[in-house]
Amino acid sequence: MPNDVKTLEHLTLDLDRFLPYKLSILSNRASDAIAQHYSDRFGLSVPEWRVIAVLGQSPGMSARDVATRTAMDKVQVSRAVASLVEARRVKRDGDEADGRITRLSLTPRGQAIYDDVVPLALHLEEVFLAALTPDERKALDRLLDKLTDRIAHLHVIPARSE
Amino acid sequence: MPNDVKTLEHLTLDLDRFLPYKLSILSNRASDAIAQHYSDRFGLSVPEWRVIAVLGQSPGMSARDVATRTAMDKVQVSRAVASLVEARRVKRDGDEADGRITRLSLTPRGQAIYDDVVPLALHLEEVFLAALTPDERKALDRLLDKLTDRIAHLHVIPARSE
DNA sequence: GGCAGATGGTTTCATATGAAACTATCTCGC
DNA sequence: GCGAGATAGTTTCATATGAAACCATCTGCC
Repeated sequence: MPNDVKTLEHLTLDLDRFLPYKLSILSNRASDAIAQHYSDRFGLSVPEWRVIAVLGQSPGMSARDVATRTAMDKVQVSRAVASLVEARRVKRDGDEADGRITRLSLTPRGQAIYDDVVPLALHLEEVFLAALTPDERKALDRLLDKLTDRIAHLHVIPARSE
Repeated sequence: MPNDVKTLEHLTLDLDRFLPYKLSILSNRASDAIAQHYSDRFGLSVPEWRVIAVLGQSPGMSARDVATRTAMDKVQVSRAVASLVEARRVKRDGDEADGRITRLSLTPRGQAIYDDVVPLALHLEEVFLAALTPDERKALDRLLDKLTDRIAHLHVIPARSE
């Protein structure tokens, strides 16, 4: 008998070189660092901050628009909006044409938070990106866009390809 | 009076160009696509798969090692390991020198899953990366490493820098 | 008009999560 | 040796999450 301890047949996955894993670690660390700040200052949860960020940029969106835009699910959006409305940071206005929709926008109070968090977010992004030269930043941006497009076009891959 | 509608004073954050946001979207989409597969086939949760992935590469790690390696918290690891042990996919061995530690490794059953999932994971990575040329892949890898290092060295940024 | 889906949004319910408390063991200074 | 932390790991508990059911409105199509 050749060998009773299995030797060469196990393919191994080197996590440190596995792209989805690297992306996940990096992304979580970056998000956590930022979340830390706005949570400390304004008591905003991540979903709440996302809603504010989107509405600050594009007021008048419906909840569904927000969900699509941020890749959150609609339950999460519904709850984040409810709590923001409660805190008078966001207001809802009915849509004239479609009774199911509510148009969301920041109240002055919400806008004040937005105005305060945006420079902070940009500052933190700058701190991260200080590791890269301007050319590298452009390159990174382009590469991430390519990958994002790619994944978007894959939809959900069928369970098994054979 | 000049203008009663505030015009220029609101800085806006363009989410589509905000790196942490882009990373988060991309990372979540990629992870979800992969998670879908191993969840369907083996009923593995994300934390469980991470534990298996790490043990397949480096058997004999302690729970804490696994937690550090994967950026999961120790509660999550503890639970994932408990459920994997329950399913006879992972086994625990006491450490001789240190009674607090247990050494974790894959059972044959766990190894079989690992051997099955690894090619799938590599295949999916390949599908994503098909969007990039070999040079671009290297560049991306290097850029992500730089950022990850950078963030690691920031520790937790003090609440406010002034 | 009016009814069979589709769509926007909320609620319910069962599960996942993580901070904090806890147990057990180890380490170090005396 | 032995008592005061540190460290590994688990359990508790309160909160976050998301799938599925639900309600309301809208959009065809007859």
